[in-house]
Amino acid sequence: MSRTAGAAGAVAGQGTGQGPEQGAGIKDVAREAGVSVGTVSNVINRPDLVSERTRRHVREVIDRLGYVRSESARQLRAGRSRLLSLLVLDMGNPFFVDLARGAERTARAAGLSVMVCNSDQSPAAEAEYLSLFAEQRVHGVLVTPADPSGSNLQEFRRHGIPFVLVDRVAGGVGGCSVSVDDVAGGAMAVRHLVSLGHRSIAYVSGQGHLLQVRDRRTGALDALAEAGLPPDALREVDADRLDVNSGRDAGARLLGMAERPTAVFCANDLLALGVLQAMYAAGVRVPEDIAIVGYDDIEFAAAAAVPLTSVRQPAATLGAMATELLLDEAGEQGAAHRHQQVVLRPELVVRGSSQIRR
Amino acid sequence: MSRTAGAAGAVAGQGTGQGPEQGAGIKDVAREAGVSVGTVSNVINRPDLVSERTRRHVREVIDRLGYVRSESARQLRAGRSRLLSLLVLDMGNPFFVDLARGAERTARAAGLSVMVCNSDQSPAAEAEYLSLFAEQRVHGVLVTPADPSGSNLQEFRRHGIPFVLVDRVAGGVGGCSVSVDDVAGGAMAVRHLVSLGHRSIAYVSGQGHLLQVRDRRTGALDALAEAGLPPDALREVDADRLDVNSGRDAGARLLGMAERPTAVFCANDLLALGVLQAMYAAGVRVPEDIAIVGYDDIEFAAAAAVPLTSVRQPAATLGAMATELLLDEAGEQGAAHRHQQVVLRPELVVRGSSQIRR
DNA sequence: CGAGTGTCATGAATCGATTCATCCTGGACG
DNA sequence: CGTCCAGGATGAATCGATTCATGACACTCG
Repeated sequence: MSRTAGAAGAVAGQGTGQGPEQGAGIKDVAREAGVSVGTVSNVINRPDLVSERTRRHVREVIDRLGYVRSESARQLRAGRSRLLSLLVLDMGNPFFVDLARGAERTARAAGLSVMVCNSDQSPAAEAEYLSLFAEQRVHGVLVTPADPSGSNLQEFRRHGIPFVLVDRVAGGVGGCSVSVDDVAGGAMAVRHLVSLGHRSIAYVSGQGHLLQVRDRRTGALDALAEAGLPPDALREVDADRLDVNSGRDAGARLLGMAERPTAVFCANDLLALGVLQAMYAAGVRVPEDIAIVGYDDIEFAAAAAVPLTSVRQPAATLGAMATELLLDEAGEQGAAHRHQQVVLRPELVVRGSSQIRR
Repeated sequence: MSRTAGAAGAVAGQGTGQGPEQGAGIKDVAREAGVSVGTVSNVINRPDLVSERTRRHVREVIDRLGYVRSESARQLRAGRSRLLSLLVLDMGNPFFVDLARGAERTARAAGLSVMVCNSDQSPAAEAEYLSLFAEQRVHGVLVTPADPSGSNLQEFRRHGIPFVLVDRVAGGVGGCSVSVDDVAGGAMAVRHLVSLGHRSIAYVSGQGHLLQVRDRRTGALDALAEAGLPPDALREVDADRLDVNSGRDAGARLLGMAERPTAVFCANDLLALGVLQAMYAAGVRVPEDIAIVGYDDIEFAAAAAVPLTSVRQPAATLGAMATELLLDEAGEQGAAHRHQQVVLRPELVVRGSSQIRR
């Protein structure tokens, strides 16, 4: 793009030509140190088998040559990589970012790295990623399934790579899972709204094929039934995706409804934030004119125009526990591993969007 | 180690004896199909070199055995992996999530996968990740440096793996970079505030070692100078980290200041959202009592209590362009590659947090 | 009929580290 | 002095796919 770039390129060319800069192998180290490759390998992996003298000498040579062992070669021998994969539904959702953080911390403590991927709620993308993981001979997979049928995972099972379902109970698929009780969460939200006197509540959701979305609705209906209200007290509003923009659209639609509900329960906080914006833009007061409850309790929920009442999920814990289960299954004593379905409880966090400040 | 281990071993032995469930190799395919391994490889990688008949037959066997080629073996031969690494400062910041999305799209179009990692603004973590990438013989690295000295990258250069700086101009380090003009962005923000009549402006920032933070301040000072205001019209408020919580703390401190500034410019939107919350909690009106301008224009900026005026950065474009440069440098004709420093321009988005609605 | 041409398939060498059976050496001990 | 042993070092085999020089075969043309 500029002349300066040219000069830089020339410099780079010289660099590669001159020295054997790129990639000293274990053989180079062995030769340079006057020992066998086996010894070099031992220095790195089982230092106690090598004499103090040799160890120090080889280490010195390694540093001097800038030797870095090749993971691919190790992997090839070991049969599997030192990577964990985490496949989430939406990286734009802070809930999954927190989840990833929890997983990463735990994995790194065990000497593994994490590769985070995004299925964007598409079963096709999910399938593609899963086969990528199989090619990589990944150590294990944490996955929030996008495919309700579970056939992607069924297929994946053939490869013998352990996986743990996250934010979803392992039902037909079998195996380990760590999830949060979405039915209970949905019930909490709606029970709260009912206790505030609301009798007509909208459920804003989308991506109906996601179990989380369906379970939260189920919980909502349970809560209504509990209160002796008919199921049609819950009015469905569909959003395209589970993000802020779709929430805004849904909010607009909500405003146009005849006999507008007095409260809104959203399948996640992104939707809720969108709905909130729509209300704000239309001059509808929250919570006086309409109450809003979200789901996930992402960090931004508390920072919203009106702080958002939300159902908190222990995202980081979810990621960490799932990783632990995965490591157990993938470990030496993997044979002794028993599959577990861990279900955590969510927690309702009441803020200004549902309750009038006094 | 224990009796059970022995038993487990036996089971495993049976397993391998019975069904080739786990991991059919290319050799198995070759044997089963009655061809050589070379032919199988050709079927996969250069189908045009194989006759229609054989091709079809081998494909059928591959499907039947559920053969998946081993990436590690390919990598070993190829010398480098098909993974791009992206090392960002903070995955909790939606700006970087957008950036990652842009990078991923471009990379996948080129048949590469992206591994996103989080240095959390720690030079030590950065160094650790970089050496991980070297071990992985990664195809290339996109990095938002956490280390101001650039010595981590200087060290990394030895490995001969191409890298591109993102959101940062390649200065001393050399090489490609794609960044946004932070000085210009800072100037835009403050120019805007000055034009609204503000004469005392706080700059809320933290992590002073980050160039982005410093550049934005420089721009702010430029704008003040432009307007004939003294540098001390900019009042520094330090936050620990660049997140919402730190912003809330900084906001509290701001409230305690003698001769409180009439406007706040924050180094990023997370801080701004935190400051906004602090004001809201203290009953200080925005923008009437104090104006706020953020930076990044993340999605949540528009959803805030008072929609946030912010300096928008083309995050996804940043990621995509950086990936393109990286692919060019890592490509066949890498020798012909000229290093480039691309600098994009940010854009001021004015919303309610700075300007009184009329 | 022999030479030439083009299409397919082959299989050994290779990438770089790990592992394990083997070998060496110096010292202890009977 | 011979034997045994333990601590160290060795180097060949191995993991699984790619690549390329070589070979087999069919077919055409002079």
